[in-house]
Amino acid sequence: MGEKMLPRAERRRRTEGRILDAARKLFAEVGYERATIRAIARSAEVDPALVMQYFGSKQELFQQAVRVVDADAATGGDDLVERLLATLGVKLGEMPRSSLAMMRSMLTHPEAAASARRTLGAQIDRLAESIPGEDARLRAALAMTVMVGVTVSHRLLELDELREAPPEEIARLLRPGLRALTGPDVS
Amino acid sequence: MGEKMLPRAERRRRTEGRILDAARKLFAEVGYERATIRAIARSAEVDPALVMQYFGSKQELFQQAVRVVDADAATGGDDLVERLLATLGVKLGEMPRSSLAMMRSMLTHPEAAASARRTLGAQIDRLAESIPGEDARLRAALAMTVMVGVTVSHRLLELDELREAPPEEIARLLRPGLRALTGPDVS
DNA sequence: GTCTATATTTCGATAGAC
DNA sequence: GTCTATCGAAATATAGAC
Repeated sequence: MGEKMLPRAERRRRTEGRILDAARKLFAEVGYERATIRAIARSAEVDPALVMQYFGSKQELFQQAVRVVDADAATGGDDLVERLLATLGVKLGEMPRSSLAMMRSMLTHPEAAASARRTLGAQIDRLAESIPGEDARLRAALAMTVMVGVTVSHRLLELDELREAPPEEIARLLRPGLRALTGPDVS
Repeated sequence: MGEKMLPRAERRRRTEGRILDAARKLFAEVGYERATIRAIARSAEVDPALVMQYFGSKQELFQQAVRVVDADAATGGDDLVERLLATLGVKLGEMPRSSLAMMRSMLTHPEAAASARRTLGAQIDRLAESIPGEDARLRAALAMTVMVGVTVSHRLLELDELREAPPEEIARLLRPGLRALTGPDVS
């Protein structure tokens, strides 16, 4: 075996990676139901049966593809609101495709809905710790709700008004409302 | 023909109504793809073939079911923000099922996405007229975006934190942010 | 290990009996 | 006019050849 020959484990790892990338791409674009295993396999340039061989079922493939969603958002440093604005990619023009894949299907696929509730719940928990007052959890939930709305409208519905606007402008306009939500008092 | 016998046209109208109600219910609950014609017919207590006979295709049935979405929101009177809060049913515990049916599928069904963009665009237009400044349309879009986020999280994702909170409390916490968005100036 | 072929299911849609 | 029966397409999933 020459050194150009990859170990079978390594080759398998790479093929799995290609399949997962293609899956994230298609799940994010058209959602769980319309993203067929055949199309994913075609995009990854592998045989459809291989996808089943590796992941067992479409459900399993989806779960593997949308994993790693919790790893983000932990980038501390700035204050609450700035972290929020940065987290969901309002400042950056980017978002992890695994998150988009999950969000695309969260209204119509039970598994994705459960994942969304779990992820949002965790972020609400963390956010609520930094908010004083009795209604900290509700305030945190509403702040996350705002981010959900922006992400859905911008990245999933692709509303023209949001696509054309500079991200800093969007952040600037959202900032006061988020400060009112996460701040200590309200009119 | 006794008076207890309904005219055939009237009987047909009622059957169509039952089918449309069942369609709205199922489309709102599980989305376009998973709401099968068979299940809709079962819920309406009619034969599946009858649904096809009346509406021609699943697409047509969906379009008929989610129509009438634009009729709302025109309830003038209060000021901007109060109308917004009332419109998407944050105050009321209710929302038209046709709206929920459209929103449930808007991320995964192209037709529903187009309908959502159209409806949101119209509301953004109307809202922008009452907002001064260069960035009126962006501000209007972001205000609608907030409402989308609340509706999605509350009625579709059914986040516990929002379900448990009194609607007036939610409205109270959202009000400052919406005022900042629709008001004339911002920090 | 990889792919061909197919089994199995489930849907939307149609044709024809009553 | 309403329903029974079925078609045809497309999907997931499996079995077996190579």
